[in-house]
Amino acid sequence: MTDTLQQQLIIARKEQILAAAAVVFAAKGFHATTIRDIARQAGIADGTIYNYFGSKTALLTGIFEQMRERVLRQNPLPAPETLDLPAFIRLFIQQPLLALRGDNFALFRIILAELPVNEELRTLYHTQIMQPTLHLAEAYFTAQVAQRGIAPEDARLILRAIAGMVQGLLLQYILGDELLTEQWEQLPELLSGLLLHGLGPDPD
Amino acid sequence: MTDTLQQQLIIARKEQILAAAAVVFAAKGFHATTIRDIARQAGIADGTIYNYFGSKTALLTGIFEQMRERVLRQNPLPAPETLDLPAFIRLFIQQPLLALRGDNFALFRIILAELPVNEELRTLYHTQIMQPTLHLAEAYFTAQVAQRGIAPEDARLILRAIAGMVQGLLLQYILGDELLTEQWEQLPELLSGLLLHGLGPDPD
Amino acid sequence: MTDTLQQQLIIARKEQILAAAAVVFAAKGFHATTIRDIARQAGIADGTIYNYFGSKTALLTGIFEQMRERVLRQNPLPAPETLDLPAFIRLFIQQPLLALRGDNFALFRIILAELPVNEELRTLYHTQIMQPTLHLAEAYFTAQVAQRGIAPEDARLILRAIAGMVQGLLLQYILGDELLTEQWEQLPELLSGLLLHGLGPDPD
Amino acid sequence: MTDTLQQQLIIARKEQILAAAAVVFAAKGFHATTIRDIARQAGIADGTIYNYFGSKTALLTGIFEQMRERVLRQNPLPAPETLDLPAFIRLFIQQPLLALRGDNFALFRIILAELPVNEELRTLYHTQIMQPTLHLAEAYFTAQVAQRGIAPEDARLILRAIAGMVQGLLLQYILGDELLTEQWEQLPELLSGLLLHGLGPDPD
DNA sequence: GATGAATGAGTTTTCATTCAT
DNA sequence: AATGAATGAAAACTCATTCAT
Repeated sequence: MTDTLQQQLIIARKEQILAAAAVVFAAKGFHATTIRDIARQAGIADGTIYNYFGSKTALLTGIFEQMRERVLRQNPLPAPETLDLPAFIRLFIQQPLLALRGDNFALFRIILAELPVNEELRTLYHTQIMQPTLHLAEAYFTAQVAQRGIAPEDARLILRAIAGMVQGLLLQYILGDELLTEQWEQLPELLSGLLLHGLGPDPD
Repeated sequence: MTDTLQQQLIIARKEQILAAAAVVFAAKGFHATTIRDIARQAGIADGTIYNYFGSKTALLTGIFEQMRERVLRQNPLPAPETLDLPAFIRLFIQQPLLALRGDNFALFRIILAELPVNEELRTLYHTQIMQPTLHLAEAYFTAQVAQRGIAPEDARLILRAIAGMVQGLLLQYILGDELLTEQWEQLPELLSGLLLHGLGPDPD
Repeated sequence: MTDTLQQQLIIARKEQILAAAAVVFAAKGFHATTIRDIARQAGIADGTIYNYFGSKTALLTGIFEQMRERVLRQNPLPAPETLDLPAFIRLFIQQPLLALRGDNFALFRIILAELPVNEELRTLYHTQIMQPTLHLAEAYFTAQVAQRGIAPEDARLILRAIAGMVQGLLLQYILGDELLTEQWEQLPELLSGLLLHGLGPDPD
Repeated sequence: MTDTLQQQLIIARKEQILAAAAVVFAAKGFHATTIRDIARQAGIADGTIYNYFGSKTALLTGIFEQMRERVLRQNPLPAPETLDLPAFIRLFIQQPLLALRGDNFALFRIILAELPVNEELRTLYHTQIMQPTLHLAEAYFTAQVAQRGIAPEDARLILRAIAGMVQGLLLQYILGDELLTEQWEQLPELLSGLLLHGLGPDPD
């Protein structure tokens, strides 16, 4: 029992620190943030942070893990088999667009900024997010679109294009595109229509 | 005349420095690169850099500008009126995908990493790249797809989705997706087909 | 009784801590050792150490005292009067050379490193080791060598030279001299011979 | 020429820094000295030190090298062949005893304190000081004492004992022995006599 | 204009010590 | 008495920027 209490205290302190780090990282960016900033924000001493995290970088990966867990817990993926293709696509688009609402946008920005430059984080993102997601989706997706005459090779590329479309829209959102800010809610519906039917037949 | 010669020397020196900076930034990332690294690479003294650029950050924006000019010069945008919609879309996709091949991928990575964090760079990207591109394309695109029964509001969102798709694919490429590395050349054709016709009719 | 038991517990705990400290100091050196290292080695909490010793430095002096007592207990000095000069010299040399064998070499190294820099330890060494040793030896030694025509002033210097010889050999041993490592056992015999008879008469 | 001037400036600056470091090291010891202390003492900025020395430890080895060079320059070793054995011994003892007079005593203390604990410095001391000295002396010494009926093996040990005697006396001097401080000048004469003739014949 | 030595603020990280439980 | 989390001072080292030559 005591043991469990201890561990809960440790977890709570870790979360306190990560929360503080997230706030400051979001406001100033990873590199511009100092350990002191985070300690002040958390209301603790500088050294205390190192009782819970080995380095400044560990705070970043800690935030990443936390975000991943939170997203997965809030939006559990349904088995693709229970969906038809349109529903699958709408979900595939909707999920990340909505998962990052709220605080998570700020965190996504931080992580995005480090991804191109931080090897460890990149690997984490690749193995924890992209690979599982793509792997899960590929099996179902290639089978479905095969019925519509699309080769598996192409299907896998298209899946990446769809994932990319979502990521690219997030990027533009972060960069401050006003139209997207206004119309964000419309996107899932609009995009799944576009992907299913295209821009439509030649008018002639 | 002397004045012109002077100015040419200045421009040449600036380019020499930017080229060196690009090399080192690409290899080590922006933050991990020191002014000394760049000076060594350029074969000049540290202080000389400050005769031509006000700060380390100015080197980054300088590279950004240079890259933009180079891309525009190499791939001048044709007047959209001369293209039909399929050709337009293929071009709209192809342009950035190909423009960043070669060294520019590395630079794009650097800039991408700074974008979420660097206000100045973000504004530059927004006003110099995204806004002009979207503005130019919107007029033509909304008109074209209107003929296919798509509302202008939706058309503008779709244009961002297409741009986003391209950016997202670049991001995944940077993050090391193997399939994309192999099949990069197929993308323009495949994606324009997808966007024009969708995934195809329901098989039933 | 309880009081005595209490005190025995305290002494036992102190010895436990000192033993742990000695192990870690010997392995890593004084400055490179952390209180946590010692606590881990002793299987206790960091804070507990401070219930028994006032500071990290106090651990060092504690070890010093312990070592001194142990050496004295193991090798009680016989009354010089019971020895003739050759036996006295052999003993005077032998004692420190052998006393430090084993773990104590490592501790001697640590203490030696702190001696030049640590005032408190230096005083301790001077008053607890050198002064008593020299004082005890001087009375006997000056009287003995007076019979051989050596002035008391010179005798006292010579005594220091002999003590120095031993210390210097220990130093060289610590510094890694291979010959000494191999022939360590020969030293007492060889040196007492040298001191008594010198290098021998001029061959001519 | 300009090149030479540059290099002279660099050498001068290095010496300035080493001199400052020696002063502060001698006063406070190596570990208790901060880079800031040294910078203040030298009248320069902290960072400047790192333009000339890679680390704090490099300052220590720098001092060591400087001391070695200075000692060698001031007391060039004569070829042993030009000396008879008594002269050789007196010189062998005298040299280090006198070389360390003055500032060098303080430096020797610093180095002595680090020797047992600092691998790099220990190697330096071994290869630069002890090995060459012993090597040079051994050839001559073993040959000489062979004529007096001493085996080469023993001769080599005796040589170390003599060197040790000197080092041990230095150690006692550093530890504050008062008699040695007063009578320091007598030592070479007294010790060479002792070594050559021993304590004298048994009075009976 | 070019140089590169000097600067010193700023950063992460460590660790002896304290003290509430 | 034992604990070990919290503390925060301290320290080595880096590097963008300046400026005298």
